[in-house]
Amino acid sequence: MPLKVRKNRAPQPPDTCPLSACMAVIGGAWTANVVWYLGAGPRRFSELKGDLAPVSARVLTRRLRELEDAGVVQRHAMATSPPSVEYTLSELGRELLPAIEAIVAVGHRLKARAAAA
Amino acid sequence: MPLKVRKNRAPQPPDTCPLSACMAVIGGAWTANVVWYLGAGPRRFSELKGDLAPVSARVLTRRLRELEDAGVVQRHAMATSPPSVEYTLSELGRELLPAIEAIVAVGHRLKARAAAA
DNA sequence: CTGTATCCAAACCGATACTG
DNA sequence: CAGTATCGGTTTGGATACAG
Repeated sequence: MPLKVRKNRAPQPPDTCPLSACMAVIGGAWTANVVWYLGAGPRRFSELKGDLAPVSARVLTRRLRELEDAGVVQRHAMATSPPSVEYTLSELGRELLPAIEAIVAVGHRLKARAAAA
Repeated sequence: MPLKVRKNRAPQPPDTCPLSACMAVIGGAWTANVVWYLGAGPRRFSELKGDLAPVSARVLTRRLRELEDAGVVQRHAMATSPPSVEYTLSELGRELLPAIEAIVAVGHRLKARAAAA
């Protein structure tokens, strides 16, 4: 084994600027939607899974863990039977909401233009 | 050839909601940054390439084409020698700026928290 | 200068099966 | 219910070389 060299070490870009920092957090598949749904209030795992329709458990779990690591969501496991886990936005997470809403707002414009084209 | 079946037909998620519609536009690598830099005014290809430091020409071209297709940037080729091409935000593109700025704003908060952790 | 073509490694994500 | 493990296909994006 000749000690595999990593030539593409920079998967995502200007990691230090605030713009990219935030995009790194909300950029993954479904991530922005997760935050959006959590913005309406606490939500259980299976509820989120239902909200996001065809998302796989694997990806949803991954996204929630990432958001947790970023400090924007909090995970509360309840020792019930069957077990249930509730996710909520942290204070920091709620600061994402204005951005998400701004994105939704332009989204409408973009969709309108895409429909026209 | 047994007629290749596509089992993973949904690379990205809820394609119809405004949130995902917008994320699809600004979600690619560097894309948000491109819009950000164009927000300051018209910019030539090589200028953008310099702004975005280590981006490859291949990706930058791709992003600009996508943004053009989405109707958010306009491309103006000048028949000079050597040739130069100027990119500007369209009216629709400028509507992205509030969202970008909101993202930048949270980005600062996220960075602060990441630095603390 | 402004790209395009090709190649390739890495990341991403869905499907499925399985666990506590 | 709330995940985890593994697999495999897709997509992404960098490097490099080349073109108008």
